[in-house]
Amino acid sequence: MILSASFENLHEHDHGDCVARVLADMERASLAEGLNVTPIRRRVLEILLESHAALGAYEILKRLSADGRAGQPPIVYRALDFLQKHGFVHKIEGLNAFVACMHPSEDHAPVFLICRSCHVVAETTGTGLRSHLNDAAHNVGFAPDHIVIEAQGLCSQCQKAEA
Amino acid sequence: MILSASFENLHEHDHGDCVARVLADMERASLAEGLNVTPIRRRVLEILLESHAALGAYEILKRLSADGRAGQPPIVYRALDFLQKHGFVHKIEGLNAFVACMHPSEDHAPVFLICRSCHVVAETTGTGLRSHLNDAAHNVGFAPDHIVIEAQGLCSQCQKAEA
DNA sequence: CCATATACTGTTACAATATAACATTGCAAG
DNA sequence: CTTGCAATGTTATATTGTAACAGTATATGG
Repeated sequence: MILSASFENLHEHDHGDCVARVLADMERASLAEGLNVTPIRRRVLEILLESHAALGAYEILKRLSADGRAGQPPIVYRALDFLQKHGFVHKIEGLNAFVACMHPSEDHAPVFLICRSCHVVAETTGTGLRSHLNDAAHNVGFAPDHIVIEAQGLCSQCQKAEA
Repeated sequence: MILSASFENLHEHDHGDCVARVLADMERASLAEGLNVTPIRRRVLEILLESHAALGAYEILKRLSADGRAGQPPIVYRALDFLQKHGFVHKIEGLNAFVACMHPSEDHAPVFLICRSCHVVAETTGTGLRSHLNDAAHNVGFAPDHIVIEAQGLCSQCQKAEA
């Protein structure tokens, strides 16, 4: 398997570009598939895109409030449900937190590398890994419909920082 | 990769034997490694072994109370911490629930198959899968220290039942 | 134009999961 | 015998997530 994402990219890339690109992807999908991208939904995705870290639902809620949209938890959970259902957001099960999908337009099978120190999440396309697991599961008669693959550890930057 | 566990085994095996075997494994380990296996810790493992399903901490607490050991959440979480630390219990991140390890004495790299319908969890040794991910992560400079691989879906029994 | 169906948002209240902090017990080593 | 340590007991609270119902806006057919 080749993991495509690198943490260097995430630490150093042009962030404004990447936020704009993914938001544009969503607009495109909303036209093509008739999705209803409302201000709240767009803003929640934008908040997640503003960092590459996973954010808890209540942290997202705080940031919504900070720009005048005070509200209660269901606001956020509903937006997250929508975004997850349409592949714009993934839940990181190991953190009970959420992260924006970095390549929503591709059909993908995400594998997450989660840094304990800087909390950046790299989303990679682990297609081989997943199909392998999927096949092996079917061989014992099990039919997976949702596969979670997450690795927590230290990214290269934070390994240097610790040394 | 070969997944070793099958759901048929879990539905049909001699359950008393399997509970006794794993508890005996723990006693052995406690002698060999100087672990302090207290009544609460033993009982929590036993409760998890009584089903092959993942149980929430509060469900475990309820069952402890049912046999006279009423108590508060920290009781259970502390026992679970101990059992996880020593490899007798795994947390299923996708369910916020816990399951007894089925082969604690082996050094292993668990992959979980979780049935949505009967809630049985099959723990398999996905060593190849994990080392593959581990290698790929190191190739991009990421050093994993904890890897979660979980597949939710339907076991063969429940697939038949749905049809 | 109106009725009403639908999707989204707002709000209250609460359920479920988890932990911090401190008190108590019991045993073991000096 | 007292001091230290690990485990347990207890209170309180933090964090994460949902159920249920009310309001709003938009569209759509009659």
